[in-house]
Amino acid sequence: MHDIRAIRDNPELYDAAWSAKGRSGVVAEILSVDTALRAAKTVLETAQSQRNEASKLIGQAKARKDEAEAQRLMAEVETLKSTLAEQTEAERVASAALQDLLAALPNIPAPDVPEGKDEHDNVEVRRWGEPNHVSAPRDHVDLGESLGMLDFEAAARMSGARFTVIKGQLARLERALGQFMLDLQTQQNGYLEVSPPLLVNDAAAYGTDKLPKFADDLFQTTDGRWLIPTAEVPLTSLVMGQIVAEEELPLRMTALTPCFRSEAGASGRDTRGMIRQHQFYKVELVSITAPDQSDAEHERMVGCAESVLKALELPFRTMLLCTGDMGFGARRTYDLEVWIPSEGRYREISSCSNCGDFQARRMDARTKKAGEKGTRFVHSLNGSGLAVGRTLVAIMENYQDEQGRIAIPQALHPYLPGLTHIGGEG
RNA sequence: GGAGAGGUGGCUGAGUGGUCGAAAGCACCGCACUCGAAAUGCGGCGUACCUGGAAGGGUACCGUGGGUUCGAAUCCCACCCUCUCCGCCA
Repeated sequence: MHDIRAIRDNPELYDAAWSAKGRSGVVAEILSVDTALRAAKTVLETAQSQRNEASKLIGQAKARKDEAEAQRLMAEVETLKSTLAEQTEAERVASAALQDLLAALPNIPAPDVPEGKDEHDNVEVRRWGEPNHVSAPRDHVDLGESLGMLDFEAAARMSGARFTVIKGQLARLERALGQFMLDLQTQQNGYLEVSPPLLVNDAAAYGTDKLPKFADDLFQTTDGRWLIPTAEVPLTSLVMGQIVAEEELPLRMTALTPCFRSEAGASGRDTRGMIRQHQFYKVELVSITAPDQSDAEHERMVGCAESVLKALELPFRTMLLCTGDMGFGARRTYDLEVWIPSEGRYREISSCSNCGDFQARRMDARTKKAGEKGTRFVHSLNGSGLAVGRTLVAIMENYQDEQGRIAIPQALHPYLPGLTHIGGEG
């Protein structure tokens, strides 16, 4: 959600950003609706004021049994009725129009975000680890099916495309990965573990900018709730409608949850394997900060996500997304991309975004400094730390050997006692 | 799922049609008293928006959304949530 005052004050800035996203002219439209809204409001409030005044006098007249005066005043109010009705309607229409316009417009990129059209214009910030160029690497589907531990056909029979059945040691590895990531984020990086609802209402989905624009990307229950596409939704919604004392900030929260995505716009993309699924586990990181702290928190969060890949010794690079590749709610986004040997390229495994006050405005999440008057909207950040399914893919492919076995990364050994390889004798 | 009770300001809690944005207490802030503090006394103390250069003026908000009325925290309807009892259930 956008601050209408900021748009009034800096129309050129917003116009430039939205024109780049193909919405030129929308600022003029907003401003004109805003003008109409305020005009209606002024007239309406004047009429309401007159009505209130008369009503007060009616009460007084009745109290002293002056029925004639009361009747005269009631007739007077009667003449206001049409104005009241008209302006109420005008106000409602303009307000809804403004709301609809603002709710459907993406966040404004931070000034330091590189201009660009798509992922080709993203900027590599740093790189960690060396891709080990295994000769003729097998992909995770091949490996998993050979091991008898990935079964896409069984999944398709019971659920359809974009689902996976994981079995045996591989299922255990997936479970261990989730535990490992959660422990890392809570014990080393200071995040509070949360076990949130996986079904949320409209308000939570709207507040985290999944609605109204992206309803098609979500699964909805028959009673009108939404399956979470990421734990960002319930974690960030923890502050929905709240005023948090500034001394309590930043809030750092993490959760390991399933994520459900319809992948409506992705038909044909990544159809093989478990890179793009309707359901996957993810450890999510969410920070709620004071307005002036979010940039520093963003850098910290990226580091927390990177720490998982470093611990697992998976080669990756950190990308700063360009304006054209950023999501709806973000001011700035870093993607972490892990090396996938079978594809010979890096693929997204984490996305860390600073949303500024964009989500906070939508969900009315504010902060107050002790002793100071007034409140400010908090800033919200979210990032993956990491996507478990894709991490499983990365481990399978990066840790494979010539026999089709998969070595267990050192960091996971405490979570998998007695297991050094998958597909070995163990 | 059935029966009942209830949702009021940061908290507790009064308020069943008019002068109620809302008593009182607690908490908090300022001042006085004090060497300082406690206690006490006095004053202040919600949010959002519109309008105005400002001072100020105004509107809305008592779970949410409708309705009745000149006027709604108060009456009516629907929904949401909480609590108690019963049933069911991992």
